Amino acid sequence: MFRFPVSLGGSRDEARHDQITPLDERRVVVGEVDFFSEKRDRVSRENINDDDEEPNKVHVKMENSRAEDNDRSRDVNIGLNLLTANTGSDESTVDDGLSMDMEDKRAKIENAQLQEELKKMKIENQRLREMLSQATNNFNSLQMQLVAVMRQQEQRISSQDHLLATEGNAVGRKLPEVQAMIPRQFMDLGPSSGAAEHDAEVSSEERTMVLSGSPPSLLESSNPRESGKRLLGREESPESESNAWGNPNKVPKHNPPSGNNNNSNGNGNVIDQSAAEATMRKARVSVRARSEATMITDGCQWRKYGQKMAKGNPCPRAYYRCTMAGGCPVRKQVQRCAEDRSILITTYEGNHNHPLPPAAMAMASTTTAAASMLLSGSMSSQDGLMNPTNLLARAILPCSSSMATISASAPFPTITLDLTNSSNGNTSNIGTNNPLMQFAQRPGFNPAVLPQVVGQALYYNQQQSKFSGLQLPAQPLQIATTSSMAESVSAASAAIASDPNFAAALAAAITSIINGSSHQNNSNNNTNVATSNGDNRQ
DNA sequence: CGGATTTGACCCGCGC
DNA sequence: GCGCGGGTCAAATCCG
Repeated sequence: MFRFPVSLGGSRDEARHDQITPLDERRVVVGEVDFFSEKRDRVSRENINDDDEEPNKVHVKMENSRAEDNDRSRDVNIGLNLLTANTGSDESTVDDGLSMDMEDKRAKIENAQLQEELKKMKIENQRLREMLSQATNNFNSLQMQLVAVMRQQEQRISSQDHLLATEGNAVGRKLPEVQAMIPRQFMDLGPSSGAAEHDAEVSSEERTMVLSGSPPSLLESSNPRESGKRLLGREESPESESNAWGNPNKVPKHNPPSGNNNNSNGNGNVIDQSAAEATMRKARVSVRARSEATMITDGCQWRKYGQKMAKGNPCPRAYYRCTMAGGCPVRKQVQRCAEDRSILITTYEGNHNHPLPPAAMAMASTTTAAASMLLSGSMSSQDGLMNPTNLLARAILPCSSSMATISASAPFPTITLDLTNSSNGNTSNIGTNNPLMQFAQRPGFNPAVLPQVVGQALYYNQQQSKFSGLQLPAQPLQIATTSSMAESVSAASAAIASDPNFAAALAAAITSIINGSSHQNNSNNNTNVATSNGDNRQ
């Protein structure tokens, strides 16, 4: 799945500026690690319309640019004052003999007119914001539909490739079976109801890509099977079921793990689509970071809804739910590592169904990108890495091969971002060879910033892999090695976002993706991926 | 007083 | 069928 945080972020920022940013700022909790403090600072500096943190700039800028913003009232008022003062002073210097009453009247009339205009503008602004909100919602919905279509397309392609590779041309009659089997693997990844059957067909090892030398996450190492059995039932609130993200969670109920039902019914596409969304919902991103704080600040609002003692870990696991929008399906678990209490493990699950503040976009992009990557990683090992979205997995390898652990093993595909730079023996040379770790070891580096960097990287690479046919101002991820990865990735994202033809190019890319040009992967491999396919597979 | 947190109870899937 | 463990619910409690 790909999202368009850059372009979206720009439009969203204007609309929700005065709504979300204050919330976001207000929710900074003492003791939390602010993962995106630097990001926020940078964004505020880069975004010329982001004026909350620099009020002095606001007035100058807003007088020059008639941007539609909620700060308009403040700026317009200032402009009024200036205009009124100027008008009076100018005329007083020219016509000292004019009566002050006339000047006052004129000024008042102008003032009244401007205030009237201001009111109209406010109303218009409100209307535009509502329209933007609606458009955003529509976009999210369409996005999910697009993802589902892409999933179907990829499954079809890969299943055909699989057939050709394994069965040869002479056994074409088995095509329906093979085609049916692979999507089922895919579907079973998320729903626990099919996990047992799924394991019978494809072993967990076959479906696991360990792309890292770092130790598996706690979630994986302690209880991979139990990291999340429940996918259904009460887990989803009625609100979430009503939104675009809720339905996937019902898939297993419509998709019982009973033999070939999935293959034989005529609604295979519908199920595939739902399964894709379900798996997307269940794909997890686990972030390991050293922190004494109880929770990381990732730009979102979270409400704790539970706490449990997990087996094998003396530290309780806390469950949080995103409260930035009603019915948002995103949840996260926070737990300290049993081996090292200083390591905080935060596991994100699901995708937001609402606009996000800039500070939250990075992590959301990470989860989204990881979800997409893990979806393709959930394919059989034979075609998994040939899958378009797995280019992402391989693309991040040069930077994160020692930090990112990608596991598509049952029940949930999980990507673990290890930001602890732990001295477990495997990371002895990370600092010299790994750009991310180089970044992490820079003086003054806040380890909590890294998730956003990885998120951007994931996101950026995903776009590159997906949009290989585009003539975007794309730069290889390796540019990050030169100075600051965060800056480079942000610059690349900004470059993409600033492209006025981005929307058109995006539409063309989506069209090409939907048309299923699988061969484009090959042409893209050499540009984005520095490591060979097999080197990082274990 | 409203929202957030705590915490015991409960549900569900899975393994035996 | 039963027990275990993860995950969620919801009443009680806390807090600003």
